[in-house]
Amino acid sequence: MARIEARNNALGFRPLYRQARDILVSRINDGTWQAGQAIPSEMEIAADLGISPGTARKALDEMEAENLVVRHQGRGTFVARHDDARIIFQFFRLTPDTGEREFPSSKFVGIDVRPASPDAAKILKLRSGSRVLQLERVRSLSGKAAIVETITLPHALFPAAEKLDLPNNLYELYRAKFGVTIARSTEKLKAVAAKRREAKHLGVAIGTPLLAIDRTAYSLDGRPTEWRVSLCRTDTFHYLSDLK
Amino acid sequence: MARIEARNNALGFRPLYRQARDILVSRINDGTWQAGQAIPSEMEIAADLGISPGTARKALDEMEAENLVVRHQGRGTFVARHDDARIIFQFFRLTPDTGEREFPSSKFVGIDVRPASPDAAKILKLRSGSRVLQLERVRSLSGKAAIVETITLPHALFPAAEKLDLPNNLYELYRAKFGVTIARSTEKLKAVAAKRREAKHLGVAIGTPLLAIDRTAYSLDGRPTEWRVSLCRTDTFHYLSDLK
DNA sequence: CAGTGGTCTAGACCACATG
DNA sequence: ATGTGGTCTAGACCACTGT
Repeated sequence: MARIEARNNALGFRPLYRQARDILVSRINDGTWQAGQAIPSEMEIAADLGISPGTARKALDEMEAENLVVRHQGRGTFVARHDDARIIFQFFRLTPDTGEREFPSSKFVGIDVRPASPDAAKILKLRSGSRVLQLERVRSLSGKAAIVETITLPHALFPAAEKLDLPNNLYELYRAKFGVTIARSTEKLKAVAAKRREAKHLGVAIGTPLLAIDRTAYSLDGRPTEWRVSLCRTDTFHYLSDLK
Repeated sequence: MARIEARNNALGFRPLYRQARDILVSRINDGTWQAGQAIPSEMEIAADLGISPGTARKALDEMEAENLVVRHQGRGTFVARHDDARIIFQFFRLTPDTGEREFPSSKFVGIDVRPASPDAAKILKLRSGSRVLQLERVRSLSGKAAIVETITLPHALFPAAEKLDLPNNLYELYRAKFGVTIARSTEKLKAVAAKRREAKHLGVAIGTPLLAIDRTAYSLDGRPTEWRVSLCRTDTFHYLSDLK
C-alpha cells in the first residue's frame, strides 16, 4: 500500500523500521486507529508496507517501548489508552509513604480563557498574547488534599473545552474529545514555601515546604501541548523516581 | 563453551536470549570483562554460547537498554563505565536553572564506621547492629554549595574504604576498588525545611525549603547496596525528571 | 483449531571505524 | 581490506488466546 524506499543514502539515512514506525504512529495520530482498538497483525502490516515481518516487528518494538501500543501474545496489538493503570502512573509519580500507589481525585476551582503570559507563550511555543485555557484544581490522595495545580493549554488546540464537564483524567479527555495524545513529558522539581493561596487549599501553614513540579507535556507529534505546575505537600507523600 | 538449554517448559520459560544475557552480565559482574574494555564480537559470543548471532544480538540489545554496555558501530561493544557522561547523568538529576548540566564537585566532611541504624539495616537488608560506613559530604555546582549528602554503605562490602582517599565519583570507586557495579536506583523526593546543620553548610536560612532525595541504589545482582540522603537547595537548581 | 505475538535461526548486505 | 555493529529478509517453530 504505502511502499517505503529502502535506501536514502544522501546525508540522512533513516532505517526502514523507523520509517515504518512513523507511518504507524501517524495512523494513531490521525485517528485511523483509535485508542484501545486492535491494529492489524504484524503480517498484515508487513504486507501493507511492503516490508518483511521482522522489520514490521521492530517498528512495533519501538512503539511498545514508547508506550504507544500494548501487545498481548495470542490476542494482538492495541493502541495504548491513557486510562490503563500503567499509563496513568507513567505520568503521576506522587505516592503515599505507606501503601499502594493510587490515582488522585480532582476538584476544579478555576476555569478560564485568557491571553498567554510570556512564560506560557514561551513554553507552549505560542505567539505572545494568543489565548490559552487555564485550569486550576485541587487533587486529593487517600481523601486528603495533596496537590494544587495550574494547567495551561493552547486554546486553539482545545476549542470550547471550558464549556465541558472536566473529568479527573485529562489526558484521556484530550485524546477522546480533541484528538491530542500526550506521549511524554519533562518535569522540573523544586522545593518552595507555601504561599497563602496553596496553604489554604492544602490546609497547611504558610511557609510549609512544598514540592513544585513544573511539567511540560508533549503530544505524539513532539510539540509542547500542556504546561502544568503542581504544588504538592510531601509530609505523607513522596515523588517516586526510578533511575535505570 | 557454555551451552544453554533451549527448552525449559515446566512452569518457568526463560527465553534463550535472556539466559544468554544473564551469562554475559555475570561475566561483567565477576570481572572477566572489565569496565571500559571491549567484549567479544556478536559472532564470537554466538559461537561461544552455541546460539545464533541474532539471539546474541538480542541479549546485547537488552544489556544496552540497561546501560550495562555501550556499542559503537564499526568498533565493538564495551562494558559501560560510570565516568561516561551519560552514565553519570543517569543518576545525577540536579541541574542549574540556566545553562548546561554539570558534574558537581565534592568535599567530604565526615567519614566513620558505626552500627547500622534500624532504618539503614532495613533499607540495606542488614542484620541490625552490623557495621556500616557512613560518609557525609557537601557538593557544589557552579562553585556554589548545593547539596548536603549522607551516604550509608554495608562495611562488609567495602572493607577499609574509610582509609581511602575518597574521589568525587563514588560509583566508579565502588566498581574499581570493590568490584561493585551500581546498575539502577530508586529515589523518593520530598520538600523539607532546612535544619541548622544543612542551613550552615549550604549558606541558607534555617527553614528554607530544600529538596530531600532518598536514594536506594542497587548493584548488578539486584541487591540494595547504597543508601543516600541528599538535601538540595533549589533556588537556582532543579531536579530533572523525564517521563516516557 | 486457527490466528496472534514471541523466539530463534541463517544469511545477505549496509554503514562505520581502523589499519 | 578487514572486521565491527546495524539493518533487512525469510522462514520455522513455540506460547498463548480465542472459537
